[in-house]
Amino acid sequence: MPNATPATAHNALLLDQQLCFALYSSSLAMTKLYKPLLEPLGLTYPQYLVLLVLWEGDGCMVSELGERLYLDSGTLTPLLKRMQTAGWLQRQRDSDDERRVRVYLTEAGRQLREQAAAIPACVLAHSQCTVQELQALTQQIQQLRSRLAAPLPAAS
Amino acid sequence: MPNATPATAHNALLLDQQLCFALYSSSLAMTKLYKPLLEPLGLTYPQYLVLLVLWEGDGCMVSELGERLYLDSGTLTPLLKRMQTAGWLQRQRDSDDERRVRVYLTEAGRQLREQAAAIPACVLAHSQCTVQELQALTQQIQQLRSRLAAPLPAAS
DNA sequence: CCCAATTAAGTTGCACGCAATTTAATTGAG
DNA sequence: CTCAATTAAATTGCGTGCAACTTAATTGGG
Repeated sequence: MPNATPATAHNALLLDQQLCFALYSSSLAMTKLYKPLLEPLGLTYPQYLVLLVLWEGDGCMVSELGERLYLDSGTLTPLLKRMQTAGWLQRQRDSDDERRVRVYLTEAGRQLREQAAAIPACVLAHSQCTVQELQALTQQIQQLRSRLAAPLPAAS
Repeated sequence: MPNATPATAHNALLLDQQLCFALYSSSLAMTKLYKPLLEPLGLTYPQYLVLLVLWEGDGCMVSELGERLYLDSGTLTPLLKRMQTAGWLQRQRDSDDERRVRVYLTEAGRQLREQAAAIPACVLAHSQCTVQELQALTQQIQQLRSRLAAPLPAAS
């Protein structure tokens, strides 16, 4: 039995009251839920996110992918290389500006979309929520994200 | 300009409608918010989570820490070794059952708590929410986590 | 008592995330 | 036009997460 919490415990530091931990552990749980759904497609979860962006429109720069996914080139470059090796996409230097690398889906990458189409319904089923409830929660979490990412407003 | 989405786009696959991505990106944003708050203490974010558990009561087994944090020994063992090297905790084999390793805070680890006490208020300020709003959101996300982690109920 | 099964940590290998740095291309002030 | 500053990716190094496996200790059926 672990040693008991002293009476001086500061409530704000209790693990199960922390929003940060709820987010962190739920995000990991979500990734674990996706794993068996993505394994048959040969995708990891971050690779799936890249495809979600590319399926909306490919030919974007690495930095645009990064803005969309909140990831930097240090994460994306090796991830995109692995996806290119797997045959889902092509990376091409932009001839107008050789610093840029544009990312294009291959036919195989485009066709993965149909297999992925069944995934959202699986997640919905697991959540035991209505579509409306999930949308509302998604929006709340998006709003939180935008506030967390912003600098603290100056106390005018 | 990236290629446009075809009219056949399946709405459920749009990145910004995905709860999974909202969770994922918000969790990363939260970690980035904590980073400058934890850096002065010499802690990473997962290390801080371990301390939250230990501050509630130390002497627990590695597996108990893992149940609490939803992490396995493959993650915790090296992380705890680094924290021991840093001087925050001690790992000791349980003499009653030599398979078990119990984790104890050092005096330095116990004292970190006072410096950490200021952190929740910083996060609250960034969230621009009331305590009540944050509690409600935390509970919703915890409920989602429990559902995601559970196997799909059999369709009786 | 014995040994097969179980259990708790630890190890290995791989894919992220991200800070810090490097490389290469482009821009723009003078 | 020139070169310092800027920009876009890529690289390096480190700390997670986690699957798969190994090691060592304990348990329990016969």
